[in-house]
Amino acid sequence: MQGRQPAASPSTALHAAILKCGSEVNIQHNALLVMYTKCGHVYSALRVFREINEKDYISWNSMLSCYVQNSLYAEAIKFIAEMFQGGFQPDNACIVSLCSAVGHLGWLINGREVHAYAIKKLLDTDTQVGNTLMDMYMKCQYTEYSTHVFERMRIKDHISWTTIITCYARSSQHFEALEKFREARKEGIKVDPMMIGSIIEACSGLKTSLLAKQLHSFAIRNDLLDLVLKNRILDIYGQCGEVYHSLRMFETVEEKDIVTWTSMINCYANSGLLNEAVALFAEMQNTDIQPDSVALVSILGAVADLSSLAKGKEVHGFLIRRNFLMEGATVSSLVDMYSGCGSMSNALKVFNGAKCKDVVLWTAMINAAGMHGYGKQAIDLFKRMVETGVAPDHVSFLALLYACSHSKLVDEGKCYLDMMETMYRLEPWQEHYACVVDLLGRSGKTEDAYEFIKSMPLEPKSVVWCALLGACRIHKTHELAMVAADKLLELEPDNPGNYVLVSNIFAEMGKWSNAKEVKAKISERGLRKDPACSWIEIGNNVHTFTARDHTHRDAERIHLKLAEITEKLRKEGGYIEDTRFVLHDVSEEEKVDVLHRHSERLAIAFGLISTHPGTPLRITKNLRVCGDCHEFTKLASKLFEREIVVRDANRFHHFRAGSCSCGDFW
DNA sequence: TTAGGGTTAG
Repeated sequence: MQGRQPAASPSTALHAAILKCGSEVNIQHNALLVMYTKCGHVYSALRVFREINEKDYISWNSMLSCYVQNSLYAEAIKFIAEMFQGGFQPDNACIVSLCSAVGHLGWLINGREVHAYAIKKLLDTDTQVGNTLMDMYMKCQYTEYSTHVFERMRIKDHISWTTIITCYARSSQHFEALEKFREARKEGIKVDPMMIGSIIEACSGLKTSLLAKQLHSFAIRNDLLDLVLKNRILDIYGQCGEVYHSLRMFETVEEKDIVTWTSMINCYANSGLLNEAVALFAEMQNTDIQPDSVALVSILGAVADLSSLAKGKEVHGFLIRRNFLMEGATVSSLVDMYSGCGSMSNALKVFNGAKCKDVVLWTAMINAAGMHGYGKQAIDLFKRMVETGVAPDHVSFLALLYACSHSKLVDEGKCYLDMMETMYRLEPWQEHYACVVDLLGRSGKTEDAYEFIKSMPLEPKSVVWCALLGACRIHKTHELAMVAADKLLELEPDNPGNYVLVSNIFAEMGKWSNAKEVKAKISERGLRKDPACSWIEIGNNVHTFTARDHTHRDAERIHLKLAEITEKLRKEGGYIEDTRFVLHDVSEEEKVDVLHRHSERLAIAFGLISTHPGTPLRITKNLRVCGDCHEFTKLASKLFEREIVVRDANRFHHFRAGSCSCGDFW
């Protein structure tokens, strides 16, 4: 069980000593039961329990608590029936354990039955019962019931206040959480590390590192910083984008445990510092701390984002050597990692090897097929998943719709959107609608896409307008593009990518002053856009390039190679630069020069000089690949006889012998 | 005999 101290060794000597002491028989047995509970020896505890002839409330409640403390929640609930049969009716202690079990399972219906029983027996006024009822409703995601219980409690202790603050924080009612914390302080309620932990959770939702810093100082001043709280604060700083503060916290934690390391790795990974995440994972292996499945899932995510197949295989090897179970999050992350690193064959191998396939694993594989342009295969996987009795959820439909979208399967996409609503009663999210808009729009039906948006039962959000705008750009339906652009900038004025997209459309229309005006808003609003960059893994190193990059130690050779490649493509492949993809108001000559130095071309050139002939090149780009680079890469794959796998911000392109797996639809 | 905490997956 997480957070629990390691189980102590059961002591046969202690067992004997307890039996020898002169107390009554059931007191001896109850003491034994507690000992076995703490040692995690549930079956020994059960044996002792069965031996008790005159079971009292303490015997029954101790056995129930034994199940709960050892995470056997369903067994705990089953045990209640036995308790009733034994003639004992649940008291406060029993309700408390039962609520804990129900909460962990998230079984709301049982929880309401327990609550009704507590009210009937007038046990709900007890503070501990109230606290566990609140916690139970929170875990069942019914925080409004938690609030109701809190308001009815006559005596509230610091646990009651901490629980209600957590309820608000977890249900995104951040200001209510802050208000309750203020009230608790005003009431003079004791503040402990767990209360700080609960209120600091609201900071990540509000993305306010200022408040996190205030709470951090408060905890220091009041000597409340234990390891769990330090880890929580480290994590929250990361979620607020304060990598520096996370790192400072990480460095000051002397007694770092696996959670400290994993939180720091995640902080790096979520801030895009993928190489730092991988380096930290390597550093952890030089300590006494052993990676657990959570740490491995985290690093697999970072490796997938980095597209580092070599590192991914290292982690996979590590998992096998350490006998980690190939199930749950671990196996889904492996599939996702191989897919993200461009290796569909390995993703499929891991997927096929998994004995138990849950909805997450199926979805990972559907997503992998979709991203790589195998739309029909994604649909086939979906059908197989349903046939095996696994019900699809929102995310599986999203993966399926993306797969349809990447493979231009218009009718299938519309059919699956309909299926999720009618057959599975799943209300589509904005992202599902955006997928269909993308599918209709990019296949040339921009007006249909607009009509579809108008028919949506939800108010369309930025993601939907963004899909329409992207499609309008491809098909040059500029009038409709302006409608989408206005909506997009109105709904999401702080996303620099939107201004770039809108500016590019103005540039394509030749409206250079409008293009400049829109772009200028990025700096006016104090926003920063990510520069385009591409990277390639050679051996054990990831080499990153930005456009016109001269910082690489082999820059001169790379640029010379690129010039040679371009010349060869022109002469032998008939390559002619398509300067429509350069959206700067510069001369034609300069436009050609801009194209020549796009970051993915530098990565291709470096790949060609750093690997043996015939070796596939795997390149990752943070933005979408431009049309001219797409053509360039197709020709390069043919003339240099290389398979070139490019992962852009949207999907995979497998270039072979002059053509691309996306069929020029992306 | 009884309650509340941190890192992870599609």
